[in-house]
Amino acid sequence: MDVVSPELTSLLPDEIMDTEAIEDIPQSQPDGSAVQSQPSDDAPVPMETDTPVASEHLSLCSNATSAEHAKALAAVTALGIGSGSPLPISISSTLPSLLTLKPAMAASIATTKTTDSLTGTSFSTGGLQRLTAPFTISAANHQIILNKVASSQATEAAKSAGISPQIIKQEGQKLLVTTIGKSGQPIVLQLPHTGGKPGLSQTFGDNKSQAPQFKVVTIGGRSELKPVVGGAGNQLTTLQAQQLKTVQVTLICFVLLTITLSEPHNSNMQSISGKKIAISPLKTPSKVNPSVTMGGVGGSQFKTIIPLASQPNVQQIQVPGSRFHYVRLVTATTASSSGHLSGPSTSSIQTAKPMVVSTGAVRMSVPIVPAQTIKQMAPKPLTSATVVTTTPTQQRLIMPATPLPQIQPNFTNLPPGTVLAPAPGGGNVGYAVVPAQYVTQLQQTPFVTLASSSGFPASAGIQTQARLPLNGLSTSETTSRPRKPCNCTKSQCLKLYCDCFANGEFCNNCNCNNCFNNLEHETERLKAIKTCLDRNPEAFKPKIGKGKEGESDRRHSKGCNCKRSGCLKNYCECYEAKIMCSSICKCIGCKNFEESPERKTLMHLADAAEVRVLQQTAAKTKLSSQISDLLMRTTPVISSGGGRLPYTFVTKEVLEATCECLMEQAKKAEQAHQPQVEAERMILEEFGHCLMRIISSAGKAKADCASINC
DNA sequence: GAGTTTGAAACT
DNA sequence: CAGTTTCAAACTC
Repeated sequence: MDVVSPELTSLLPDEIMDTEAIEDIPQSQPDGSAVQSQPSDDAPVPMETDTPVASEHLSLCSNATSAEHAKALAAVTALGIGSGSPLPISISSTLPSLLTLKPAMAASIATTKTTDSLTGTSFSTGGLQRLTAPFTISAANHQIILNKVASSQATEAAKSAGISPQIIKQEGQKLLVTTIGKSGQPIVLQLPHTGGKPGLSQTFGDNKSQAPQFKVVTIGGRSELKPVVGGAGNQLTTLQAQQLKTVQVTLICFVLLTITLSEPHNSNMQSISGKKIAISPLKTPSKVNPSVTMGGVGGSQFKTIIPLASQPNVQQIQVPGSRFHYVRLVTATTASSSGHLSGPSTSSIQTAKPMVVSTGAVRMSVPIVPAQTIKQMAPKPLTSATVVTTTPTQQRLIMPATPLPQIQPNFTNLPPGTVLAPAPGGGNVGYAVVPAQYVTQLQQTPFVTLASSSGFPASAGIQTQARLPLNGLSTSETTSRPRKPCNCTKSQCLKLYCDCFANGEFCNNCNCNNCFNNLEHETERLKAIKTCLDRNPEAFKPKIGKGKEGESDRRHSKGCNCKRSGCLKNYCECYEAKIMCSSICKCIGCKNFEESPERKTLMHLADAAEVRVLQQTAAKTKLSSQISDLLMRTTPVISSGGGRLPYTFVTKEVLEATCECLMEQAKKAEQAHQPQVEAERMILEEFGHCLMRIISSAGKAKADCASINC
């Protein structure tokens, strides 16, 4: 099965699995329109209110009879997943040959929509609601044509429903998708042939036949496909369920393609790699699929999911309150969802232009980039934007329903930033515990190219980015500051001595010897992790966390045990973390407490030094800048006049900068309590330096000028 | 850069 | 749980 087992779900860290905060996400926009397909060039960058494309409430209405609808609805209801929420978007299939779904299938699709909220997707499962048909899907010549052709009727219907018209209509054997794109150029997506019998209904009805296969956009979400068994009389075989999976994926693909390809401009997104869809950090509608929901740990916080464009099985998740990046393994599950996009869509996809679709509360940016381009893209630091990139060609899983073989640690205590990746050749039951940072590493290594050649072309994982406070540190601190390389020699980097290992990272650019903290030694690494967890279940949890209730300050979870350092050196973990020792510390001779004069002095000196450095740097930078600017302005004079004296360069700006340097020097002397004589000496010395710089610059300018004239 | 110091982790 | 050893980072020269 490719669903996340409840057991594993419950074992996942709360930070990941927590979906409480996202429950009250509005199902539609206040005005009732769920899909705002009208492009908005000057719309704000998707951060606050955006939700992923899939958050569009989707209902796929087949041409089934009312009775069948009722059955389907009953089936959905029986699954207990129907929320009864409105379905702002509906795909009313006027194309029986393609989308005539049996009730159970319809129900399954609806179910799938619900669970496809992995990426914050909010496909409603409120049952199959009969809506107008903003989407009209038609089978046609194994192609989907995405263009701007509008169906007036559908358009009107959509408008009346507050939904922008997006129509997939029948036209021979093509799927004509009327989009909101501006290009006006039809985008044809080639659908696989079905043995000369276009349409899916036949396929659906035939368990032995292969479901049509498409390139599938899954929004990085796991597709929790629950076979509808016993629900309202709907019985599905496993094979049927598999086919339904294909169907649902296919249909999602249609919708997403329609949406994501329809806006070839407006690239507000921070581009990381591959295709991206902005996902709102704020809200996602339900907790049916917490793994990708962008809800957060409380209030405005949200998770960041960064599936690799080149590593389609990995999603990187930033969890507020944690300085670690969680990475969730998602596995391609639907073999039948392979296929190929072809035709004009190919060129469209290679335009590398971000596509943004505003869909009510949803704003998506999907830069369509060729796979090769994706591979070449270097990872970029996280920014404030929330970016979600979808992998259009595969479904994703969080974890397999089957337990980990042999080693099955408590997932809650796995090293922070751990991904359970399928082991090579291991299908869905073998795993590699991969540090989140390895996602980045993978992107920088030839590994990444494997993904695009692994049968999942042009992946575009879902990526979200957000500036989050992580464990008291700003995101910029946590993301921009590279971990120091370790120097382990004897531990094989498989002990907590190794900072890399202790932080759940692979060694990268380290100076270690005999390192086993890498993917090549995954077995040993797993074993080591298990050993550590056996010894201390909290081994991989952050040591610095909040104190007792009511205490706002961070504190060490265990406390230090210093004896000789006075807790005022970096030997002390408390001091190193820039926190004071607490009552749980067992240190001797501690000087790292609030009123400690030693600590105050130390802090004061450190602050003063930092300020001095900053000021001096600023002053010198300014001086250099002024001189350079002056040189630029005086060069013509020099070149024409045959040379100028250095004092010519002493303009007002240079004078001011020089004075700042001198003042800084004076402050420095004062803070060091230097005698007046010494202070004067320091100032004069600095003045001399300034003069030398001016003279040097003047001379250099003259020389440069002379060389230019030559 | 080599050697020393230090305290956390690992071990007994 | 306490004492000891191992280890790698922090620090000093």
